Amino acid sequence: MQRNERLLSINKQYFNWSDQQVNDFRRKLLNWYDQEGRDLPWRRTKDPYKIWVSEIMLQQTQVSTVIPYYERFIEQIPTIKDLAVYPTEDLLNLWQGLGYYSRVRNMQIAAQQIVELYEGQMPNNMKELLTLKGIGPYTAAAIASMAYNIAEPAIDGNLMRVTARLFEIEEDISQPKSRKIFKDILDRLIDPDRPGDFNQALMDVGATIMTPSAHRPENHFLKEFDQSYQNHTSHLYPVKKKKTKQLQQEWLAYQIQNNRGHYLMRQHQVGELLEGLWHYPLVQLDLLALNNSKETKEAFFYTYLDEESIVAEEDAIIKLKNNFEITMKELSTPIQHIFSHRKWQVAVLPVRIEGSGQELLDYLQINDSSFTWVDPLSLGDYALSKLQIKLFDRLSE
DNA sequence: AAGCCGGGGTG
DNA sequence: CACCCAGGCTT
Repeated sequence: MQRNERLLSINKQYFNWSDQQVNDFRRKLLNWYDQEGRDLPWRRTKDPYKIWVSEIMLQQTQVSTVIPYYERFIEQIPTIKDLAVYPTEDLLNLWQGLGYYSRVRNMQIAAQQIVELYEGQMPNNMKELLTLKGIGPYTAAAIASMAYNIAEPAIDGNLMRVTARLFEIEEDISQPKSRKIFKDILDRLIDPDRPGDFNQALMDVGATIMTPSAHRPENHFLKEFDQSYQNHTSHLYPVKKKKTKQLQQEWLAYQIQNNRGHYLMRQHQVGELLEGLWHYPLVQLDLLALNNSKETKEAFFYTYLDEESIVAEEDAIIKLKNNFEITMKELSTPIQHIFSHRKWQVAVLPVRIEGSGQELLDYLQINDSSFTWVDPLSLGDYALSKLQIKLFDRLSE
């Protein structure tokens, strides 16, 4: 029993699309790609060598940087056999400025492997591709799908970000073991008729639409398939552990005050920590840093407001419909609050709004009815947590 | 699983 | 400045 529950919680089933939905997705994606896909030099060839060169260059390197290097490299070294015997010093010269120079050294070793073992012909299957120096799971899948039409998803940062948003995947993409989740889904999604185009189409989606900084989804052509778009949670995906590992959680408390000096407060609901107690609206900064960046300051509004309510945003100002403006100041120095099982770092962000704030409350209550305006003089009528009392104390310092 | 490799772009 | 980018190798 216990083990079953554990298995269930681990093997969360993200994929529940019908065959019909899968077919619709493929058709929409590839139609878009045919119309809007980027025209890149290595997309005009099926030569596995050229695709290989482009994929190695594109590792951790942006497309616009790669293009001139790619053109020059292919012109100087047009085949695998040429690469195998090219003077290493000249090789590094062709690579100069691209960085990660072991990439090109490994590529020459692999070219020599190919000449010795495969008569100079690039292997045409995943197993053999993966034996070549410098070719890992991503690059092998890219070559297999693009040059040989093998239905293998090329799972890179783009595909993980797109997939994580489509299915609201909670697994940390920085952990190698999470890869299986993405592969299981993409194995079922990939179009067996056009696997190379499918991979490149998803990469283009990740590079041009569902970009890392697109915290609020545009009205994009895959929105009907995008679970995070439907739920207004795109800014939460992909989940990626911060490099500086924190033993504690970071929160931002929004001290939102209207023109009467009343505070916007929220009663924590069933299932939340500190259930039933009233607090400044709190947002956990899983993915954002506790600093004065625009994204951090706006986190509350993207958590609780529908995107339709937000018509504009500037440095410290968010505008809602009806020209309603919200002005944010600077974060306070965080305070620490220790529970039995976790430590919170909580900073306060003072926010001023125009008027009585009824419009804001109306917007908020579309999604969450637990907000209200509270007169500081009647705070005695509300149950407050120790944390919230500390936050008030900080205010009066 | 974590550290390393490198340069450029972005907010 | 911090973070990101069509990752893979070594330890």
